[in-house]
Amino acid sequence: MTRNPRSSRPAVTTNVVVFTLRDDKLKLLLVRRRSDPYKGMWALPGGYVEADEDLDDSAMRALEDSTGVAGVYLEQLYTFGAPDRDPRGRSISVAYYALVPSEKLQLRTASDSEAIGWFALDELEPLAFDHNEMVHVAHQRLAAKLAYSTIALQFMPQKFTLSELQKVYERILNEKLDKRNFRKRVLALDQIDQTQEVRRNGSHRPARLYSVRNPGEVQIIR
Amino acid sequence: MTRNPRSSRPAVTTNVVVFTLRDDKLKLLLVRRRSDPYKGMWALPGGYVEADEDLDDSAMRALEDSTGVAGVYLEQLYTFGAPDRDPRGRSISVAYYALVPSEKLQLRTASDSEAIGWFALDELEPLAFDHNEMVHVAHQRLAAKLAYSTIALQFMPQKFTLSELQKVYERILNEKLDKRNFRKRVLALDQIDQTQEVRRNGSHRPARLYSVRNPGEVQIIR
DNA sequence: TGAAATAGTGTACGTTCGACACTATCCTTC
DNA sequence: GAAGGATAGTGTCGAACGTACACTATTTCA
Repeated sequence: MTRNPRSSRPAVTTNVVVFTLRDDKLKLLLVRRRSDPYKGMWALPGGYVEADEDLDDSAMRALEDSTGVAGVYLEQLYTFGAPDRDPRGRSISVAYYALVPSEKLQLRTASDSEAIGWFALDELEPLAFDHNEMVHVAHQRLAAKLAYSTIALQFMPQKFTLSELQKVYERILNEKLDKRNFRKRVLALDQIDQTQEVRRNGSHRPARLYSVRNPGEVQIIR
Repeated sequence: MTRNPRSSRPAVTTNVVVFTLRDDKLKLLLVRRRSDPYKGMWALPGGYVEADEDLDDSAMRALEDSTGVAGVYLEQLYTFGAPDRDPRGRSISVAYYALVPSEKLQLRTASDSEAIGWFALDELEPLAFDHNEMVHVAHQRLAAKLAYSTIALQFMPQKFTLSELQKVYERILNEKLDKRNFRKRVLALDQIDQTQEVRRNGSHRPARLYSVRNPGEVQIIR
């Protein structure tokens, strides 16, 4: 492992697949590219890793720059490094994914005169670079984690109903779940607490509000 | 995502945590460093990513250079990029892990005059760089995958006994398993076939030999 | 006050998981 | 050639868990 003159010095970037649940759909954050390559196309937020910056910090910075939110769940996903993934030259991207509660959403749109927005996962157009693949891998990982962790709770605001939580599962897994079984299961996790409040939301019975017992923590279960 | 002058151009390397089962222990492959930094210490095999080389190919090359084996299971693990992880300067390492059947073991020792060897996972000394951490993460990932995939079969030679397979699980999970329940479970996977042969191996009843139905494939189960 | 809409609740069955002990076969030794 | 030592191989039962399934409760609005 000596310095090899034939080895390249690739550009190293991070990209973040930012998920949220909005308008009853699983959506992700995209920014429009203002310069070539792929000028005008939508892409995942991201950027170059600074000289003295940890990879996690770089991803977090990309996330905060585009969403304005901090302290959300962020996890390294996979590293993409096909030699031709960037037409400008060799580039490695360490991909992350993040889960943002729908309440925290305050896009820093136009502040840096960049077009930015939320897009439904199931209506995605072709993205810049290999970003479609990143999105695909992130979605797979997220769906898998639902089965053996409490990661879905990272989507929830401080107070939420069980129906809302069920919708999170259904939108990620892309299938309907049984209401009674679902409630049994999530309550058995022992990670959400009933509050004394209810939410009145339309001409029907109000729903009890719950809160996450350990916000910020994701537990591995079973 | 324009080229940022303040961004660094880190060296990009791959490292591979090569697992095998040998002498009844879970072991991994280490090479002794011949130059600074960490000269004389043991480290994971690895090397710089070549200018036109895919990350997977780079890891595979590091693996083949050190073990001489090809066509083994190799999976990207995690990317390590702490700014100070290499005292020579900024460096990113994309870590992989590989599983090698004990039969294929033919170390290319001394051919490039490099010290190389197998070390028991539970008696590891401090390694160069952040390689202890890589080993730890790889072991965790491997243990987790036992529960929901057929990855353990990648350790097995063409013909093997169920007791040998059980030992693989026990050494990775670090716990004894019940023989009857284990056999029920792995046979229910429907991924290994009984052969007509037995292996005589000491002064006791010979063990039936089995073979992997789809070698090279790792199935996700349940 | 009735209709529409979502919230909330329990049971029964099938499957899976885990604990548990004895017989079979081969080799070695006396 | 009999006995002892060593590993291979085999089945049952109870508990826990997952899954299918339908009706009542509460609110708003017409």
